[in-house]
Parts: sequence; structure tokens; C-alpha cells
Amino acid sequence: MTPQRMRIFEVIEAGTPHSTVESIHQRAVVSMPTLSLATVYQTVHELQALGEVALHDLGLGRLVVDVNVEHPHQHLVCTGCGLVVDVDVRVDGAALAGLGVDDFTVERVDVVFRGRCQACGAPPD
Amino acid sequence: MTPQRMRIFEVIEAGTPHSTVESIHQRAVVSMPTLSLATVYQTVHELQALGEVALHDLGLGRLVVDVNVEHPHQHLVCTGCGLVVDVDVRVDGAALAGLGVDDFTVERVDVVFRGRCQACGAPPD
DNA sequence: TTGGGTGCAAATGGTTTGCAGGTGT
DNA sequence: ACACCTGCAAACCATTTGCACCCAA
Repeated sequence: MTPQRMRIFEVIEAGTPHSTVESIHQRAVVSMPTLSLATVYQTVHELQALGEVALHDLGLGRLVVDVNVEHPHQHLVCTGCGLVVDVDVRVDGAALAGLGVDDFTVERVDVVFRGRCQACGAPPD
Repeated sequence: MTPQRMRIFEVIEAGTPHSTVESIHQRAVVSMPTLSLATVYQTVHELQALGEVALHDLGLGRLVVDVNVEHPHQHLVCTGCGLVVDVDVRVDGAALAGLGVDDFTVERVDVVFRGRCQACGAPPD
């Protein structure tokens, strides 16, 4: 556990439950001016291997670091501001039975509910 | 409708129901050696705007071009080879009612079933 | 001293944009 | 001739990798 990793972990814990690598870096450089983005990437991958965080690709074009690893859940994503909210919906692969895909072993089901948060309101156009 | 676009459209239709931009390009350069990847990207976006194809980010790190636009569906993705299969499962946002996210307007639900196809078998380790 | 691990500079790869060239009016 | 459209070279940006450095043994 190096000073860099400690600082990155503190920043992740102190922030919102879903951070981007960039936002983690921005908050960490304040007290560690030489910290590079690559180190943050490397560290979040190590934290993932240790089971401390989960990394999700929610179609936002950037990695989402999720501190909620205790609890299986899915995600709600605002198409306006990128806000991510955990939702406590359990889904299973059993829904696929009898659809002609029996040769496939389902290991995980990722559900993303996309829409607009209250602050963003209805989309333009 | 230019020669390039016509060729790209033909190639998409003739291939598998899910192509990557790169595979479209590879098949199209055979008969159009000067065709660039950027033109393929531009063209698939135009085809999307025309409602001829759908573009999906399925967490594979590359765009998936889907010719199945008639029919609402979800996707099965092999973590081994990247195979994509359409599955006829309908999901709705109603499952969210009473979860404390009432301030959110759900517009779309994207479900990705991840697992292993028969050819890939169980993952290593 | 040396072996393993750390963290950053530079490279990578998919995707988008800016502009030169062509086309129809 | 002019305005618009087409398609490619070069730029872009999130992410990964290669390597010089540091520390414990």
C-alpha cells in the first residue's frame, strides 16, 4: 500500500458512489500534484482485483468506478448528465430458457435503464 | 447514394446480422481499395439516422452494427469470441416502480446477457 | 546488490472532425 | 461559377503498456 494508492482509495470512498477515473484523478491531484491518470487507472484495476470496487462500462464512453460491491444491483443512467444510480433489481438468465439459445452459458446479466433524471427533464427536440 | 455507400450497405446486408465497423471495412476494401475506415463510420451513422441499422455499445470496446431494426430485442454476448446473438426478450421499466427512483423517466432498457458460446466453452482458470 | 514492485511517459486503438476535391445546378 | 455534398487524412481521447526508478531483503 503506497501513498498514491492510499490517497486514491480515500478519494474514491469520500466521493459519490460512482466516480469516473478522471474525477478521481482531479480530486487526488490537489494533494498529490504529480499523480498521473495512468496510476489512477492502474490502481482502480488493482482495487477491482481485490474486490474493493467494481468497474462498469455503462455506454458512457468512460469507465465507472462503483464502490457498491456488497450488493448485486443494476444501473440507471441519465442520458442528459451521465448520473448513475444503483437499482435493486435482480435479473436472472432463466428468462432465456426456450429461446433457442440453449448452447449458451449465461454468466452475468447487465441491465442499464436509460432515461432522464429530474434535473435534466425531457430531452431537447 | 454514392458508390461507396452502396458497397458498404451491400456488405452489411450480405454479412452476419452483427458486424463491426472493421469487419465491414475489410470486406468492402476488396472491391474498393481506397475506402477508408472513417468513411465506413460516417456511413453507418447515416444508415442509423435513416433507420436502416442500429448501433450498439455492448461493452466490447467497439461498435456493433445491427441490421435487426424491425424488432425490439436484447443481446447475448460471448465473453470468449465476441459473438453477438439477438434474443427476443422484452423488458420494461415498470420493474422500477417503488424503488425510490420515481424522479427518473426511463426511456430505454438495455440488457446484455454475457456468457460463453458452445464453441468457446468454459472460461480458462 | 538484487529482485520485485511502483508509477509515469509514451504508445495504442477505436472513433470523430476538418478540409480538399468533386458534383449538380 | 457557386453552394452543397462526399470521403479521407489527421486529430482526438480514453485507456494500456514499457521502462526507469525505488525499496526491502
